[in-house]
Amino acid sequence: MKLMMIDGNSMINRAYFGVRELTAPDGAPTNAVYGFLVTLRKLVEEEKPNGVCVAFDLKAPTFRHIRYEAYKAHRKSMPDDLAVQIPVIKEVLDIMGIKRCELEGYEADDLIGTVSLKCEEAGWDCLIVTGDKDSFCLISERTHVKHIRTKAGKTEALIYDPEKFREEYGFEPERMPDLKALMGDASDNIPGVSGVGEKTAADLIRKYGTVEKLYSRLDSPEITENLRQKLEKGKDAAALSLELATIQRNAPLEFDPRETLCEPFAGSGLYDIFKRLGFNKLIFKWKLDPKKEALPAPDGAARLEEKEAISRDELDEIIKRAKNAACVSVIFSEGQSRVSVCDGTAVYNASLACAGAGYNDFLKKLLSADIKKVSVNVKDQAGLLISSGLPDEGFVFDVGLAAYLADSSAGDFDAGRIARAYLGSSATGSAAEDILRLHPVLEAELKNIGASRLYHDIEMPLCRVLAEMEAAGFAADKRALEDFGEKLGEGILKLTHDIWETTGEEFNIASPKQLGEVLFDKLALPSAGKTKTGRSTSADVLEKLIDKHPVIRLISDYRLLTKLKSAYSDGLLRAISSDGRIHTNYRMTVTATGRLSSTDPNLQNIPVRSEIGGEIRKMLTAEPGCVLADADYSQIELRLLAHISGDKTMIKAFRSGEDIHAVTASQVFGVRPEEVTPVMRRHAKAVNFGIVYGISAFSLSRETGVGTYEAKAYIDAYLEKYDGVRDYMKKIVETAKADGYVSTLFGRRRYLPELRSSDFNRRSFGERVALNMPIQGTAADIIKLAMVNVRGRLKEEGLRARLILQVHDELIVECPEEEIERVKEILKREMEEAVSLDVPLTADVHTGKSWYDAK
DNA sequence: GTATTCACG
DNA sequence: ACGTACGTGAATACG
Repeated sequence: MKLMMIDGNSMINRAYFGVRELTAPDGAPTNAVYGFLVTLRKLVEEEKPNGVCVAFDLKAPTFRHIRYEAYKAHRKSMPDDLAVQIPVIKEVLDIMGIKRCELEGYEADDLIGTVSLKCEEAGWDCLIVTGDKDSFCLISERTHVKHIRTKAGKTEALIYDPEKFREEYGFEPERMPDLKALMGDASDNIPGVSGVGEKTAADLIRKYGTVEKLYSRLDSPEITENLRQKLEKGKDAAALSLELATIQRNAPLEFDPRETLCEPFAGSGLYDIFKRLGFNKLIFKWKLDPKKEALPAPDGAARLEEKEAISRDELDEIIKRAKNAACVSVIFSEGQSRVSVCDGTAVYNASLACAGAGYNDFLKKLLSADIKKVSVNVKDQAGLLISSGLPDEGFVFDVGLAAYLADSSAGDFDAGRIARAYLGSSATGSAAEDILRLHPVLEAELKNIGASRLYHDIEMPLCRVLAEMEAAGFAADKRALEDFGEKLGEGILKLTHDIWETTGEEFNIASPKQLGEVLFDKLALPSAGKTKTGRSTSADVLEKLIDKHPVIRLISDYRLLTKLKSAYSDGLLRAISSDGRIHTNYRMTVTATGRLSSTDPNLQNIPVRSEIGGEIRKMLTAEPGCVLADADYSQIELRLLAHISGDKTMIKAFRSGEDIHAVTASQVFGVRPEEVTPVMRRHAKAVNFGIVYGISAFSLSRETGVGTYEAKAYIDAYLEKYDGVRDYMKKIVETAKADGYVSTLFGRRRYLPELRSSDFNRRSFGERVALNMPIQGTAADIIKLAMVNVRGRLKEEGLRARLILQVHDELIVECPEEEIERVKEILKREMEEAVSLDVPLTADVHTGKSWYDAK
């Protein structure tokens, strides 16, 4: 068992300076609260302790009074707002159930010393987290110290165990107070021996062991006369300093490590206090839910009666009513331990707490296919139900998903906002009731915009497919990720020193501001591009400077390696669950085009373009006995451009199965296909991509490196040859301006108010989007349909194969080795035949033991 | 909190 | 004459 003991005051101090000014909605400062909480969570995730405890200093000292006087003096300079914030931190800790230690007359260090000793006696390990070195003397086999510090403007953490300590100091951790007794510590008002610094002091402790032994051997010939005089003069100060530097480990503290066990980040009151403090990002990141208490109905809106069902008869009555109703709304809260059901005559609440044993049985009946249910966020509900072994049948409508189809740019899609948007003043504020009433309204809206089929045949069935994919996860090779991260760490360290040496300055390379100063001021390299706040140091700027100074390449490498380590090696390791797999979270209502997005972790941006980055894919694997099948659509967006625009030349090229970029090159450059050079093909490829994004000569010239004049010539030649595309580009923008929106082939809609803007840039943006969204969005529709069909086929045929990942035009299935041939056929067929277009769709399937191998 | 940078399709 | 490709998420810096 492991306790994480946090030196509260030192960490709060760090947080105070580490976070930018932050204020709660009521104006109170919150930067330290925020920074401390973020750090605390990070620490818990990194160290995975069984228990957590935070030590605080309290006033009224007696024992180590001299040191305390200094401490108070130090505290006088403490900003007032920190005094306001510390009680808030304590309040949050209490809500989270995290143990606090504080005791009149004792400093945090004494409490940490006491607690760590009690831990050791109880057979626990103790990890002390602190920003100062005071507690280093507590280091032992069982007690380690995680020291957080700032180096060259960068925060880093280092764990000290006895071996690490000896390596750095050359003596035992218990001798730390002896060291301080000699060298002193200005910040703690420990005088030390005047004239003896860290080097001399450490040297003496290494040679003589303790202050006492040193003074008993002052006549040793190894001590110079000068030093001997200093030591004699400072003898009293040394004795006093030793006492001051010694941490007490017997504070009268009631403490049992078992009291520190807790689930720190899910406390039900956290939502409320975070809302009060304005920590909306934290609410989102920590996935905190409000207590589902009914809000008062807005004036004038009559609300249905709410009934709490407790007895079995009452629960059965709800089931009976639900079966009779055409549709009921079902809203879970507190996981699934509470549920509200509305049939249009009343809102029935049931909970595990009140209904007891009958509750589970009730849920099983409620979740069967013969009760048609309307809800919100069906994908996540299905996921929860699957994980607790309950059925997830009969969900026919998700109001959030419907509102998203109706207008994907509306923002968030929680029940409250949708009710206000679609029910207006007749919204009651009761989620169960409002959702039931939203159903027909949104159903009509979907029908009205022609998205009913998209909704019922693709989006709704996809909820369960995604829930299963999230639950399945992707197996990860933990060891390999750790080793890779370590290797990257070594590379980063070396590059850091090389960069510092080359530039003659120790600075934080990760800071664009500091880097800019070094590159553009110190080394006087030409700046090539601005950002809102200063000079850009982005990859393409560095690219231009590559021949100007040897440090540029080092910086690019540094960027690559730090990115790989922090975002992928460390990031993915953190995301590995107890089952050894990584479970991403798909979000269905985020993008403006209809694509999915992936978070916590994002598995849709795993490196592939750089050689070293691609290594990460070797660590995402199939479980033993299984293989991966990876299928990706070839050129789906260009094929859709051909189909949607109806361009004859492009359709012909795709039908004949030719290399589209080569064909484009031949068209644009007016040469015979066999005369197309690799450079021409590369440029043609850039044009093809550019067209889909709504091209401009300037951007194309940047992408290809040719002049804007030449880039314009490429585009003109392209539109000349592919005149169907040119007509389409013109038409789609006109239609979009007239209608105010664009749609995909399946009826997904995106409104484009930008098109009416008087701002040229905004309007231009709208025009590019008008062109791009139908293409990107239709591709999204198609792969979603393919996913539903693939999943259906795999189930129908009784295969154990399961979809585990989608990356926009790519699907990954994990399956037992013996199923692989069948799975390949299914994937290829269901993807290629999801829709029938004027051009064929092709999907390439590869297999392998890892994602890298299956590409 | 915003800005910058960079990973993917 | 504008200012510069579409769609994402995550890590880090910032004082």
